[in-house]
Amino acid sequence: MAYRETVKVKARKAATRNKLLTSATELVSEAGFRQVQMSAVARKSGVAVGTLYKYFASKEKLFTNVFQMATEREVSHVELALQGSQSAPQRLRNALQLFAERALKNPTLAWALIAEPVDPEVDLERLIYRARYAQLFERTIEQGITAGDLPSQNANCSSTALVGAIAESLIGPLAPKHPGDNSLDQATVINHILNFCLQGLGASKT
Amino acid sequence: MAYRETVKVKARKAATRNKLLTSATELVSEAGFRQVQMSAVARKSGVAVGTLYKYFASKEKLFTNVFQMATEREVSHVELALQGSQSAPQRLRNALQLFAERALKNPTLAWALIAEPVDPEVDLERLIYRARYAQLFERTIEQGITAGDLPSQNANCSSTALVGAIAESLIGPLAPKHPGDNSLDQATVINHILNFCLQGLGASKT
DNA sequence: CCAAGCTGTGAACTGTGGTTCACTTTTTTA
DNA sequence: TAAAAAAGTGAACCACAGTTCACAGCTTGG
Repeated sequence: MAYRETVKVKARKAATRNKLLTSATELVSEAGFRQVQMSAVARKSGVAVGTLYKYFASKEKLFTNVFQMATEREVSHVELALQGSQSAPQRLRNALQLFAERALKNPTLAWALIAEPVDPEVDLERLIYRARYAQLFERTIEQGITAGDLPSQNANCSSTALVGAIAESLIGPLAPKHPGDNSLDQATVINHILNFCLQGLGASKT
Repeated sequence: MAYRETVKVKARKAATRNKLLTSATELVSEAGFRQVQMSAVARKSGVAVGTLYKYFASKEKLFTNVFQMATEREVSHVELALQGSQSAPQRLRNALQLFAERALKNPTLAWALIAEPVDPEVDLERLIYRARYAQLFERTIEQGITAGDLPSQNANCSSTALVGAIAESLIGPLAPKHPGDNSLDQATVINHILNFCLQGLGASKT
């Protein structure tokens, strides 16, 4: 026996792996999954292409990981915003606002996570991601119904519609592409969308 | 002078061109723009690839035309539904219902037109398509405001949110992929979405 | 029927970008 | 320090799909 992975090497490998994931995420944030080449990820990370393939067996595998990481961050933020002691409609408003603000701060990433078409393996991750969002909103809507703050409704349908309305408004083709494109500022647009969504749920004015 | 295009040839060429567009549209309806190969379009139309290129200079040009055709059909249907003597909210409900039903009848095409990422040239067409939809809904919303059937609001934001809520619910990743997937039937889902949208606009129950 | 000029053909070409692999360098242990 | 084994390298490979082009087959007007 002449070689066995040592702690130092293990740490370095973990750092490299991390660097690769970070670089990839940054590139995705700039241009979306489709535009990012394996060679670019390697270059940006300061390693050779072959090395990248020592860490991730394929582009799909790499991007599945990127997707999971980015997803985890977004969902946990929203999850946090949905907790608290306020009324369900108020918490929903907070969470949706956070969702919207984060999407606007990083529109390409938001688009990549929500709407960009990706390979089947990555797409499976998206389904999980969506389902988690839907569940979070759904549960809160149901709490609102139970508390009498929202009228009875199919919470699943409603939560999907919520996400759709926001996503389309913020990152769809009609969304202002560059700040200043549109005469309305971001805060106003977000506010309008939130009103639409809350009213759509049947919440009385908050 | 020994050759000049005659009426008969002109008609045949028009028929071929039409066949190519129809085949392409059918293929797009099955799998979306990205999956469709030029060779498949040619094969389905019963001509050689070279012939296809005599009619359309590039894939982008062909698909721009396909997009325009499909688009035209959809928009004109919605436009029709928005006309009439009923109240604005009622007309919106009719139009949105039509939109939803058509999307469900041909979900892949709907996805291709609304959400699938395409080449820049085709994407420009989508922007035009979106703008037309937005304008149609917008105008009706404004009529509703004027008539006092809808509260004052930014009609542009609202119309975008409308389309987003419906699109997401019907063709997004969380939408029931295959009939029977979900416990709710189509009509129920559509009805729920429409209620959400109309309420979102602030319409009193119709 | 013939020449001119068009339309139709599909095998071959090409650019792109993911993936591989023979090789070099580094790390570890005896 | 040497052998063993892993990590790192990047030029070459390959598959795929859009595009081209030299040629065959029709149409037309004389």
